[in-house]
Amino acid sequence: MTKSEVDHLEDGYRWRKYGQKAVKNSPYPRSYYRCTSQKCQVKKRVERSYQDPSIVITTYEGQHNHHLPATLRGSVARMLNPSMLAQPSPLMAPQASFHQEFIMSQMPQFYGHANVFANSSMYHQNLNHHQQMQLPHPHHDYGLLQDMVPSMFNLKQEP
DNA sequence: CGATTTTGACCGGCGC
DNA sequence: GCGCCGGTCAAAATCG
Repeated sequence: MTKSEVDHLEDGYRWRKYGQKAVKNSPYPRSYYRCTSQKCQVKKRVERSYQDPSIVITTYEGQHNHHLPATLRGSVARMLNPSMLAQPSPLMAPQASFHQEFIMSQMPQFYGHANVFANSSMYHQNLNHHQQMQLPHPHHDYGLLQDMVPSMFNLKQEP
């Protein structure tokens, strides 16, 4: 879940939209995206929280099998701290390295808003096909994440 | 002019 | 079966 006023969050990958449906019980639509790499079939859906129009819920499905395109180097890659990639967090399942990639993809970056993570136990560990995640209790995990990436939220946009 | 978005049609699963 | 619901397709429109 990301607090943002803009619908289309830049996460470092390129996406092609392939559908949009109205969400029941919500005035906001849900959009379906696919990763634009032919090799990579990662999908994501983006919808807006129904009573908090300032919150965007992004759900990723699958794992990328290619590196981020160099296109957005100046914005996204710049704020990624290599040290957080090097040391696995206790929050993370040890073997699930791409979860960190997921975290990276959720960075608020130039939007400069707060970001909410949930702890990794909610992730289904079936790496075979589907990768689904939900946020059962967003409250507790916040501070842990801030400890893990202390400087993230102060990071500001480039000159 | 190719890549992407838009948008209604289409499809499979599920409950009745 | 039928209709709803969530997800995808694909043709047309639009973008760069």
